[in-house]
Amino acid sequence: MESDIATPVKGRPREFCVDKALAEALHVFWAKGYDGASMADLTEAMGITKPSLYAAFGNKEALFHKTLDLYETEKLEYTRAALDQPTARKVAEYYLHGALMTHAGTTDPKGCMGILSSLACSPEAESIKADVLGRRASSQRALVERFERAKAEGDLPAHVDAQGLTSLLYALLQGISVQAGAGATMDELERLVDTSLALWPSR
Amino acid sequence: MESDIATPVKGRPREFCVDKALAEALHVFWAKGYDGASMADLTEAMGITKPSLYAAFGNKEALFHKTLDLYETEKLEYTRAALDQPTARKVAEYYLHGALMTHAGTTDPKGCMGILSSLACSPEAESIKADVLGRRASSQRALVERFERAKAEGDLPAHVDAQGLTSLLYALLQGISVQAGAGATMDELERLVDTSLALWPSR
DNA sequence: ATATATTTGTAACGGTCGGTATAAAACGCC
DNA sequence: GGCGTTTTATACCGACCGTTACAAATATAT
Repeated sequence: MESDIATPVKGRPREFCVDKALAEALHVFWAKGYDGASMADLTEAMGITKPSLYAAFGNKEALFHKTLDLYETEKLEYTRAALDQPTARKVAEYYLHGALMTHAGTTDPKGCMGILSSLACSPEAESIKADVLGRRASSQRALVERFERAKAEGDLPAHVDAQGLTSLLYALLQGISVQAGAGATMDELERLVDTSLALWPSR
Repeated sequence: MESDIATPVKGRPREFCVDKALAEALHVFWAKGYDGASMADLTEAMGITKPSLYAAFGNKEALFHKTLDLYETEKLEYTRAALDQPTARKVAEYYLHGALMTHAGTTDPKGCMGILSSLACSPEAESIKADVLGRRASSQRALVERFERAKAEGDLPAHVDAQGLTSLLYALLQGISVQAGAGATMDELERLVDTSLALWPSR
C-alpha cells in the first residue's frame, strides 16, 4: 500500500499525502453519508483546497468510491475473517463482536458508512447506492455459502435455512449499526449481542 | 380527526385539504428522508405552492414533525397493538409481521421513515433526530416492560435479558427496514422473520 | 359598496451546493 | 536562466436550497 515514495515526474510536487487525505475523507463520509458530506466538509477535513481534491480524486463521487474501497478493505475486514472460523456459531460470534468494535467503537464514527450512504440517496447518487448494495450482496453470498458448508459439516442443524440465517445475521449487524449511530451505549449493544448468541441454533 | 367541516373565519378559503396534503408530505419524507426531501419535492407532491405550505404548516421542520405524528399514529400502530398479545412469542410475531407489512409492503415507500431521517442528519436537523430518537426510546421502554411482564407470567424464561431481547427485536426491525429499503424481496424477508421466530426462546 | 382578512401565484431573497477558470508558485530538465 | 509541467490558492460559475415580499384574488362582515 505504498505511495509517493518518490516524485516520479516533473512539475510541482503535491504538498499533501493522498492516503492521509483519503483516510480523512473516509471519516467525513462515514460520519455524514454521501449527501450529507459537503465539499467544504471534505476539503476542510482533508486539509486541501477544492482544485487539489478534484485533481487528485476526480470529483465527489469518485472520491466516495475510493473511500468505500478503503472502508471495505480496512474496516470491514472482520466480515471476511469471520468466514474462516471453524463453526457457524463462531462465525456469528466473530461477526457480531466485529460489528460491535467497528460500528460502536470509540476511534471511528459510530454506525455503518454503507447503511448511511445507501439509505440517504439523492436521485443523482444512484451510483453510490448501487456500489454499496453490490458489495453487500457479494458479502452476503459468501456468508450463505459458509452456512451451507456448516450444515454439510454438521455444526449447523440441517433444518436451518442458510439464506434466512444470513439475512438474520445481517439484520442484526444493521440493527447494531443503526442503534450505535443513534447513541446506544456499548453496554446495551453487548447485551444485544449476548442475547443473540444465546438464541443461536446449537449443534 | 375531523377538520375543515366548515369555514370558521372570514377571508379567502384554502383550496386544498390539509390532511390530504399532509399524507402526501408523509410519503415524500418517508421515501427521501428529511434532508433528501426538498421543498420542491414536497410542494409538487402536495399539489400546493410554497407560500401555501408555509401558511398551513409553518416551515419544513414543523411539517416534518407533523408527518412524523401521522406516521407514528397510522403506520406504527402495530408496535402498540403488539404489546397486547398474550405471550412474548406472539408479541414478537406481531412485531415482525407488522414490520414486514409496513416497511416492505407495496402501498407505501419501502423502509422506515424514522431510521432514514434519524441517520441522514445535517447539523441543523438535530431537532428531527431528537424527535425520532425520543419516540423510539419510549416505544422501546414499553417493550422492555412487556417482556418483564412475560417473564413474571412465565411465558418467557427467567434467564432471558428483557433489555437485551428488546434491543435484539428492534435490531431485527431495523434490519428488515434497511434490507427492504435496499430492495430485498418479500420472500427473503419472510425467511428472515421465520428464521428469527424459529430461534425465539421457547417457554 | 366598502372594509377586513386570508389564500393565492409570482418572483425574488441570501446562502450553499458541486465544480472550474485562471494565474501564480514550485519543481525537473535543458 | 529559460521551458514545460504540475500543484497551488483565489475567485467565481450556474443551479438549487429554504424562505419570504408582494400584490391580485376571494371570502365574510358591515
